[in-house]
Amino acid sequence: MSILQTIKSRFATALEPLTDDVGPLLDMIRSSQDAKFGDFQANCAMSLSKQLGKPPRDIATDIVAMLDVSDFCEPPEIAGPGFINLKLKDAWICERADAIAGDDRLGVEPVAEPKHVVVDFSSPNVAKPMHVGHLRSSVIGDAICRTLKFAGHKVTSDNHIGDWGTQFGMIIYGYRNFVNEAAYAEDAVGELARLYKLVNQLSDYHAAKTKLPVLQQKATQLQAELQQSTADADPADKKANRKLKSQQKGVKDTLDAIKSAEEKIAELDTDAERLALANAHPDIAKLARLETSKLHAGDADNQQLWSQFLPACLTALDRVYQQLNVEFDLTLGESYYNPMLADVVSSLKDKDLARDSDGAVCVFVEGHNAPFIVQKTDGAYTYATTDLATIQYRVNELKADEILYVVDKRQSEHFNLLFQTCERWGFQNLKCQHVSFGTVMGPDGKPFKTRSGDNVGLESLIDEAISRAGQIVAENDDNKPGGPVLSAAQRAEVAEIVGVGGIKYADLHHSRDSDYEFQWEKMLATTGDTATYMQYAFARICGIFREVGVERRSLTESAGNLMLTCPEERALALQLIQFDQAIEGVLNDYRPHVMTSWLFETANKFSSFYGNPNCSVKNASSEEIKASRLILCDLMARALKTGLSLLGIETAEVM
RNA sequence: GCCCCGAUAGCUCAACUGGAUAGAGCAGCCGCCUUCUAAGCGGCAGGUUGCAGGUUCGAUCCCUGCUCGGGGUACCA
Repeated sequence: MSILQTIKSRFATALEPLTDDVGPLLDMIRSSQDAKFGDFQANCAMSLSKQLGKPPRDIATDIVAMLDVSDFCEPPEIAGPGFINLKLKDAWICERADAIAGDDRLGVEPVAEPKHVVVDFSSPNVAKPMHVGHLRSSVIGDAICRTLKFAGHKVTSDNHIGDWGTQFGMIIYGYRNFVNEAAYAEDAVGELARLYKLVNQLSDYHAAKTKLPVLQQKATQLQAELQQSTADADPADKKANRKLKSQQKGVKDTLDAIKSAEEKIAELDTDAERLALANAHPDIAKLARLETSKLHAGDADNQQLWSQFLPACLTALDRVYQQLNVEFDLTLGESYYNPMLADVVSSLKDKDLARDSDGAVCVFVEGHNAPFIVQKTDGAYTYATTDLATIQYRVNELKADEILYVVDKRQSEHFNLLFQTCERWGFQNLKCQHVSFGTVMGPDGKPFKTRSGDNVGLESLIDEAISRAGQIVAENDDNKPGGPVLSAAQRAEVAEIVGVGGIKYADLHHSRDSDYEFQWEKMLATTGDTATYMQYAFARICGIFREVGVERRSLTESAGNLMLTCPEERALALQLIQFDQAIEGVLNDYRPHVMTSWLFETANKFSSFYGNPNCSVKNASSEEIKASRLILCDLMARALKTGLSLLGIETAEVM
């Protein structure tokens, strides 16, 4: 039983005479925010006050009188309005720490009722280069999978790739008309990416050409209206003010659209060769769409091209996943579900969930204005249909108990509709959750867009991170007191571990809901609250063992004599025996940043320990204390390594 | 128009879902390498939590109104 559970069970006994429902009160027991208040605090007395009609401090006194924790706590203290503060006995902390000292799971018991969880994450569109926006889903999803597995659940990670969308029509069109055979033979994916970009650019050019006059006219009109409203404006009239604001925004949006269209036109007008291409393919957008429809309808030539392109695209994705050390149990893309879509629609119709509306087949969900469209007017299916088919497959074939979707929060309405439709469709026992995350913003404060050209590519980000880490590794190694200790191969290995770990950590340590601003320096930082800090702490512990001449592994058998001789040791041990709370915190609402915080705090406490000469391991005042500190260090190393590994971040023994 | 979400230190973000004096990291300033890796440690400074009310023992968190910003809103995925 974990420490918190132990404390809660004692409180349950003490609280029972006072109230019928102890559950919510037990949730008010937590570790203290500030060490000076002790180790744990219970805030239940205050909330009972009203219910019992007594002053909270009196209630706290009553609770303490009933509370029996003397076997592992100092006498409880009542403070402030009625907080009950607990301080663990040192001997008890040692006992707990000794108990997990030889344990690779650090005291975390596997869950009593394992579930089968399918985690749907990453899900890039193939044949388009991945950019930093794709990082979040991959990294968060991977961390969740690892943590669920560690906790004892059965996990299936599934990369629901976009391998059936409109981009294939564009590539097919590009391949037929613009392919450079030599380049394709040399680097198929690079050439396909070029073709995608080219077709996109030419389509955008024509679209911009047609849109521009319309936009200009609209802008003139809106500006005139705005001028009129400004002239009429009554500053006291709130409604008018609001209208004015919205008009101003309308003008600004239109002007932005004009600017963007002009840029797209200018891009080609300065490039005679491209311009000629554009003029030779005036209907390129329509024709590319047609290729997609033909593909979906089973056209043999297009299907042949599709199956020729796909493996190359998957290889390109694999390269990135390999660098990121992210693995999938399944990669079932949208195309896999294509044969099931017609049945999904007819099943929805049979159950009276879906009906025709304006020529499309829709499911209407209460509370939502927009319908869930499962088949378009032209007969094509949508991603809504695919998602339903996917759920059906995951429940019927994979026997999933729960599905997690690690997807951008902007799609929350889609998932709302999906989950509600799904429940009415007959999957009442399935638990679905949209594990949403915020948008990665550009330096301009606007989201990275999937279609615009100049996003920071994921591969170049990773390469840059490794190369910068390499410089830092070399610099630090060169400056070591006794001279460099790393071989060239070791330096390269450490650079990769530090570089990739840094990128992942930079993403994971944000609360997943919030948007965050992408900054090169932050992604590549190696000081402060970064993966490097933890990795460095780990390497320093390994250094202690090297220095003292003891194998870490040899300690796992001889554990059992931990002593707390200074405050730093106590703080460290107390932190380490609460690893299970970090795991629980992550899985409670799938928030990996709970783990990053725990790791940072832990490493922080270690660094204080390490930096204090009174806590020296090598020069400990007795052999017993030295042995005790070695046990603590080993526990620390194991905690850091395990915690980081659950985030998909590696460690190095020397750096 | 309707529906969501956000606003916290100069910057980037936390705050265990209503708890004690709102915390970190960067950036800035001051100390610490003949002693286990200075990618570090110790310290200083930095705040009317967007604004105005309300709810209660207690509010960054819940309610109302306002200001600013973002997202979504019938056939893109």
